[in-house]
Amino acid sequence: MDYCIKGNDIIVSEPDLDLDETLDCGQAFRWKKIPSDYSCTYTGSFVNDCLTVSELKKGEFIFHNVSENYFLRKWLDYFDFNTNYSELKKSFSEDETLAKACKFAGGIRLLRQDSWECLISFIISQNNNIPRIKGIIDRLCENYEGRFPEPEEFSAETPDSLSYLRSGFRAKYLCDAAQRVSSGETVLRDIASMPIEEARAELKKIKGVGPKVAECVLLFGMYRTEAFPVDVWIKRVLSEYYPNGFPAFAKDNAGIAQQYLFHYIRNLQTANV
DNA sequence: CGCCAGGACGCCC
DNA sequence: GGGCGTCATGGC
Repeated sequence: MDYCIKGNDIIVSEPDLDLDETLDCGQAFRWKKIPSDYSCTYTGSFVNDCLTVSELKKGEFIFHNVSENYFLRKWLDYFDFNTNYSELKKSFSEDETLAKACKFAGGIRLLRQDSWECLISFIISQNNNIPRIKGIIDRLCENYEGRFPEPEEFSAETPDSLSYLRSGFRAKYLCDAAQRVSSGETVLRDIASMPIEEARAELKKIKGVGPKVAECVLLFGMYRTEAFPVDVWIKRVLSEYYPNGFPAFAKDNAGIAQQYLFHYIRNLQTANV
């Protein structure tokens, strides 16, 4: 990754980034593609830090109205720019299916998101589809002046007060999560550095957090790249391409590999969801 | 109408 | 321990 400053913007060169593939691939739900003169522009948030980013040309991006200091402190880390995805994909390509998946959508990166926001987002995700998950999170943030609620304020909600979310049976799970985190019963920062099995068990103490959601929180919200969420799509990949198990060589980055596979299998079978 | 979606829970055996 | 019905909501 290279960058330079141009007025109030930061120009980033990174061949291994595609905005559609990274910001709209089911790992984050608060980025919106907006009309613009650029080929592709997204606006969104990380916790409460807003950003608009456009694709200037292939592999070159404008981070709009961001100071260098702020870019280095927040967005460099968020987009995982310190990780070399070319090398990662090269190592994955030892496997035939992974090679195809990396070639199909080589601009996917694993975002380093906030653990609390991920916890809530992926509780909402259970037995749900991506457009509807986005809608629920939109309505949630709208109710908090466009930002994501902190655990403390969210813990004041009840399943009844959350009816405007139309999140169905998940509302009671959200309340339990908010109460556990705000009371300190669950300390996400501590879980992030626990041995993985211990971390899984700790997350699953929260109601509505099972194996799949725990794995998503670990991967997307705690950068535990060995975490491997298995949803209905990845189940199809595993049964179709890996009847003898997922290749062991990719174990430490199985979660990132999973993200390429997830995007690959979904876009083979559905036009656009 | 039925089926499905980045599933988990409660209950049964 | 595994199997199965149920849980809201909305798009197709």
